[in-house]
Amino acid sequence: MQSDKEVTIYDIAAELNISAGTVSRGLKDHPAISKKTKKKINDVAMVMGYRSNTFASNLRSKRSNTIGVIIPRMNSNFMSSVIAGMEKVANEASYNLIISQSLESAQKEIMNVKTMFNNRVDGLMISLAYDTDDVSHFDILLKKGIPLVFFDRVLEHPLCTNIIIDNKKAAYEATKHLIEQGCKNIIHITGPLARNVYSERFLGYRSALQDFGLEFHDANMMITKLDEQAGIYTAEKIIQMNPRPDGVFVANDSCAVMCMSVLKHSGIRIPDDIAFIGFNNDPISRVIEPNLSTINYPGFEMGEIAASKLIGHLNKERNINVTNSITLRSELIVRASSVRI
Amino acid sequence: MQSDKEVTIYDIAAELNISAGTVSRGLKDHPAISKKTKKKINDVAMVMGYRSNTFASNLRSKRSNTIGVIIPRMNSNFMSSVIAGMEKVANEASYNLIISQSLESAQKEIMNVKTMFNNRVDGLMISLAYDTDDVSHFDILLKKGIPLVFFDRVLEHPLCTNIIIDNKKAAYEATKHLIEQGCKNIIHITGPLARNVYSERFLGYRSALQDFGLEFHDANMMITKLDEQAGIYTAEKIIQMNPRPDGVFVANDSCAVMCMSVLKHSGIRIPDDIAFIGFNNDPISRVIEPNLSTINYPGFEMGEIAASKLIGHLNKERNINVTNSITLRSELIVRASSVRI
DNA sequence: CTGTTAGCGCTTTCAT
DNA sequence: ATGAAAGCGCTAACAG
Repeated sequence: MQSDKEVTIYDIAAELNISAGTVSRGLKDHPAISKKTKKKINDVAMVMGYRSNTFASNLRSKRSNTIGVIIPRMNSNFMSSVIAGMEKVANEASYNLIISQSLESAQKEIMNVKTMFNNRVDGLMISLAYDTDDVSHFDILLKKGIPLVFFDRVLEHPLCTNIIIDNKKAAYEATKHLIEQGCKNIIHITGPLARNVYSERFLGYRSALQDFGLEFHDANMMITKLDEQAGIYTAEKIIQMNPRPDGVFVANDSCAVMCMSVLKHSGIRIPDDIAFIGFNNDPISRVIEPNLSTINYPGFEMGEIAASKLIGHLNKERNINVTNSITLRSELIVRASSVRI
Repeated sequence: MQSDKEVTIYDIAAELNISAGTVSRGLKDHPAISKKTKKKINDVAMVMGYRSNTFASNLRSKRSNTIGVIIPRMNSNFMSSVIAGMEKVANEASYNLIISQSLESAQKEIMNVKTMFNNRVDGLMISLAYDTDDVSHFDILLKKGIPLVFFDRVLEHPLCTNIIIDNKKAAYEATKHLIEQGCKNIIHITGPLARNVYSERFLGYRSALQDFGLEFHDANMMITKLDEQAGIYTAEKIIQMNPRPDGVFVANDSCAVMCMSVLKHSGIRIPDDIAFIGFNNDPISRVIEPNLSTINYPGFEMGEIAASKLIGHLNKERNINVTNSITLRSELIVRASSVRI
């Protein structure tokens, strides 16, 4: 069990009879070092089994080369796509990603931010938890000029960039589609309206109803956690409703699918009795029978763009804070669950 | 935009007229510091907005307090459960987790290991990619006494601990169940046999066939990537088979579900024509109609145990390497997709 | 193009 | 129970 001492730049320097500074520069491909010396340095480093000490490097340079990501939960295809997109861009720019989950709790989100701060991330990307209501926990970062990018569940903040889709428009189209299929009594199952994604979708839904001469009733809104439990619960509610709705627009696919499932078991026919449309284009939407109409949400692209925007900030001076939002395109996908004509 | 200088232990020491060493100890709750001094230190630290510099700390102490995790893909309920379990245990022991995906590629896995090594993780937990065939890339870690724990997709290694389930037994029971339901011609859809999970499941499947007097044919095995594509592809194969199988045991739920879906659309009745059983107890197994029988796989628990085992190693001397494997219990879950009697 | 130098902020042994 | 002192390995300003 050989416990070989760590090789340092000094060992390399000694081996080559040059200075540690030169070795440091050579390893980083600094322009002011001759090709010849660089090659010698890298060769010797390789032979000696050198690995750079990030701690020393970070300590000295005051940068961690790490980007933090805080998401509500890593449980959907959408989120893993987002992360994959971020990882791609971050790796190409040789940043590391550290990911943590708020589990939809503001409390945990605050803890996560603190941890990220203490880990000295160079920047942070975040999608807010359900019940985050103030955002003062980000101040410690902003005060130090650490850039923040919000994606999906965002917040208008004078110092931050947002990456979003047009949720209102997408919801409008979804609702309009149901109306065009003959639905007259459409309910909307969604999440906490404090989050932009849900409030915007609500606005789109309501606006479509109005534009097509349908009335909106408060009783046709169901605010839930949008998880599987909620799918079951809302299905039971729907069964008890009188009159029953003939169309349901759900703000995410996994909840929609559970809801459909329960309704089917109780003998309700989809789409004939009730038409359904979800949101996110999760693979599960193509498993449920009939396949679920939905809104395609470009997760991977969102991840890529969030990361490249953040890295853009990082490469300019601190405190530059170009505060524009970027809106990606989403798209209605029509499947059997909503086709009645 | 105030750009306040970072507060260091020296600032706290100066404020209190004590030494930096005492501050360092006080902050870490060292036993040899009086309660009174500790309180003063912590109060002042709080007021001054001190945050410890992990780089300096790690540099000095030569530990990162970070555990690496390499998984094939973060796309299943099983994997997110594993990670959640790990996170819980790691956080409680105040370790950080850094997670990366091999995307089923040995190449990428090797890169990931290098990154982890350069990030100086204190330990590593890993589930192997499909095509990892030698494991010399772990030697750099082992040579330095950095402990390794394999979970799920493991490898017999004299220096490492494995956390697994009894895949052979689980597969045996799954197959036996199909046989008991009257299936006479059962095929098995699985992943690369180089991975223990698939080779063991194969052995269980074959052994059950033998025990119940059914013949095993090579042609009844389909080795795939077990992704959604594979589900579609194998369904098409099954449709062309003559005679058709009357039972299918698939080594994961998401592939099983896609396969069922395609078969259903081509008019094959499940379970009457073909009975199905999957593996993992993914939520999707309760969405497909008929609900998919499966094997419950304790992901969260696996994560917890892997992490606590690793942290156990970390807290003892390096190079202790207790090489026992831990086998968790899995469980057959019977649903409509396999019930024919 | 390369060398010298002075720390980055913390931990820890050895004293006292 | 506390202090003093010596670096951990690296970077970057400055000098040549």
